[in-house]
Amino acid sequence: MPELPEVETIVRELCESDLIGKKICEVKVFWPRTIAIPNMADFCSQLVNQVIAKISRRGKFIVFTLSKDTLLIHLRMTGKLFFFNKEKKPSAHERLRIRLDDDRYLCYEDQRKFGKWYLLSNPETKLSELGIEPLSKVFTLKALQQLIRKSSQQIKSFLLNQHHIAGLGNIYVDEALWEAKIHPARKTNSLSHTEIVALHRAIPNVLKQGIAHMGTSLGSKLANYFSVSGRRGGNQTQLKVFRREGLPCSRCHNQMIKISLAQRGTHLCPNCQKLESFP
DNA sequence: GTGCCTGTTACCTC
DNA sequence: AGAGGTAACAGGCA
Repeated sequence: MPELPEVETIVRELCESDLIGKKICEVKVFWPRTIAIPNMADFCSQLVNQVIAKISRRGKFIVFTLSKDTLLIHLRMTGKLFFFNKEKKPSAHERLRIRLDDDRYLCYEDQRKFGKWYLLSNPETKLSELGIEPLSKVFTLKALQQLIRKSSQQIKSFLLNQHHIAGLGNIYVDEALWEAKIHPARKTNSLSHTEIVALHRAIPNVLKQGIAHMGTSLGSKLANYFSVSGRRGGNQTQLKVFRREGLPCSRCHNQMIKISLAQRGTHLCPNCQKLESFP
């Protein structure tokens, strides 16, 4: 669920939440497997008394730089962070809770329990696995060309792989490929220069649009994305292809379709996105 | 109730 | 190397 634009929105809200300089007083874990590293007891004892110095994002990770260690949070499908001011019973899906020295609670809910928290003395042990930040200046055309040249995967699988580019998920990959007019099953090594140029533009475009609309919230159910403040994103109304099968393509008016690729629902316009290379 | 679907990732086998 | 399957999970939906 949360891809780069959603995580970025969450991080921005956390940054506006007056957390810098606040101390962690208490940690309660309701679902121990939320903690990836280290074990639960060490995680709790090491976290207590650390002060929040900085909050940032790398790929889909939320990065809390603390006085001693770094806390990484990956929300996977259904992880959510929010605050409340009074101690209360944990909700059905609350997995973890942190009490701060201003008596606020930072709570973590995760319906499907896939999210993971890491407390690391050196965050690079985890973050170095990630590929290029697609919104940073190192995401150059040349960098993308080099990555693509090294691979012969289907472009959709390639883009979903966080080791190449960090932060894209199913929604924004489908959107970027639609914008670049590339069929998701195309092999990376078959892409023309023109197509790589188009993709290099499309990726930041769809991500920036997602951030501008504060993320994509599909449906209204529990599992859907909302930010720290409980606000839903607005990007779902801007999507051009994701979950729009059967609807006319906004570019060519042909009917868009949904196929299965890399075990993921994959949406495309069969007229704009052909399997043959575009010169 | 049954079976299939879902926005992520890691790991396995072929 | 890379495609495909499965698993971790819970709930929505037909």
